[in-house]
Amino acid sequence: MSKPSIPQGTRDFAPAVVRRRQYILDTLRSIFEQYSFQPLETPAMENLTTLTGKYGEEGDRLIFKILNNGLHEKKGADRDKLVADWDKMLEKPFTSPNVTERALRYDLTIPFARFVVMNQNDLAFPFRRYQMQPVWRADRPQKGRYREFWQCDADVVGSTSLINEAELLCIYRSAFHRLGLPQIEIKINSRKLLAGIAELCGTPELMMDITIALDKLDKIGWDGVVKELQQRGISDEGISQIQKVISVTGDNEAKLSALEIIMAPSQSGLQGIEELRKTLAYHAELQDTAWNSALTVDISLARGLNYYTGVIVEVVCKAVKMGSIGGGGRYDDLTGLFGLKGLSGVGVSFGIDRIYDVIEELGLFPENLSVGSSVMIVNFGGANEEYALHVLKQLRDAGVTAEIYPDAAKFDKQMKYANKRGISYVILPGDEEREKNMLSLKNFTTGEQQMITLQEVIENVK
RNA sequence: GAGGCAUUAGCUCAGUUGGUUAGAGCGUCGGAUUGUGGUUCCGAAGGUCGUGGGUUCGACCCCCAUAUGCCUCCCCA
Repeated sequence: MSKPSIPQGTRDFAPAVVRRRQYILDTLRSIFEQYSFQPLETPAMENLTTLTGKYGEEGDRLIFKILNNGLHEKKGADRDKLVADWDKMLEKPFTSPNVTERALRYDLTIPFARFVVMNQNDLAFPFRRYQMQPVWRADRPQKGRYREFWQCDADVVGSTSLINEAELLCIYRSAFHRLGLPQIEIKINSRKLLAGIAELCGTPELMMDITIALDKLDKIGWDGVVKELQQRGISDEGISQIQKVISVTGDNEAKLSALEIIMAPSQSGLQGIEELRKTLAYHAELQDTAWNSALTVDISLARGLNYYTGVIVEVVCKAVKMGSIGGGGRYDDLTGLFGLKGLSGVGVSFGIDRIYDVIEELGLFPENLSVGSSVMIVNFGGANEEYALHVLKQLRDAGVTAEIYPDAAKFDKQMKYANKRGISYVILPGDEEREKNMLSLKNFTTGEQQMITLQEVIENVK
């Protein structure tokens, strides 16, 4: 017999862990609701064609595909096609509906876009939805990287107003404030600004190459970025333009003003700057002064998902060594991919597994999450058991979280169980208590014990 | 998809230049203690040394493959 195990990159969540995860989820849910977003859930699996081509080449590779059922039943021509496609798959990256036509959800944004297109006649636009569900990626697991993890997304589709961007920034800041996370930095940039940079370089078609290289600035430094830019075919002239752009310093407005001068030749670049400026202005109106996270214009922020077209954001917690814990941006034509043109959307995503890891590493989970105030009734068997069951029902009717030890096991064993469970109170309904119609209530924290009535027990325990 | 490190009891880890019977702490179970846990004392159980091959008279140790975890690249939440 082999030891049981779970698939690579997946985890079981023990009760205490689930409670902490729920604490994060509940916090986010209440903020989403406060900002008037509506809940949505979509299937764990999508048609493979819905997902492929939406996340870039790397993304396609990381989609978890589901093998079709009944492959062995294929007969005749169908079988020949299947065998041919199978051989093809063994030779190169290739998928065929003969082999796989479904896949696990890779993110929540594309399924959302798919939902919007399918339900466009019933939805009131602008449509604001939040969604908290697991997603799957066939990535190589490492710190903060799992093959099954949860995303919590809020998106607004059907409005191009930058008020939406500003509100989503507020959701981020409010959430990280409520969760008590220190040293949060929300980086903000615009794809239009990045397109402008590519224009300045005289190579607008290399925008993706430029942004991917720029995105590594933090990690490999300017010299590393130069090397990467050269490899990607950017001219020395272009590189010096890029250097001018990223040398811009100061607060957000100072950066934007300086960029405005550099970007003068690029209409797209200027538009990006204007959008950032407007977003920040709206945000300033809506923000709460208690929020202490930083909101920083960062020209080097790129974001890999290739459907973003406008403002993009990414969240990092500088207190720990961890990848981004959230990201998002505007996508002008996501629903166009499914046949609904002219519907712009913008959204943000929280990576709750990473947020969990950050909170855990910093020891910032509230103490009382797993220590529910609960009551256990000791089982003395016989007539006492009957009495105990009666008491149990009364407690539950009164709204008390309570359980009875189901077996009339040795007293010692029952007490040890209560201790290990972290039970707050133990009730002892024995012969004496039953005859007097009283109960002995033991406070398991202080060790104190008293014989009182059921009514008094309820008052004590609540 | 590429590279590096790791894997020994339920958990955390020792161990041997390849040599008979692989250890500790914690935990578990039993007893002291069949109405008083968390403290104490006594005792016990628990391992094909991740898996599969190979080298060797002999492998937990060396070699190869593979799985899982961690880390780097890539990419991302």
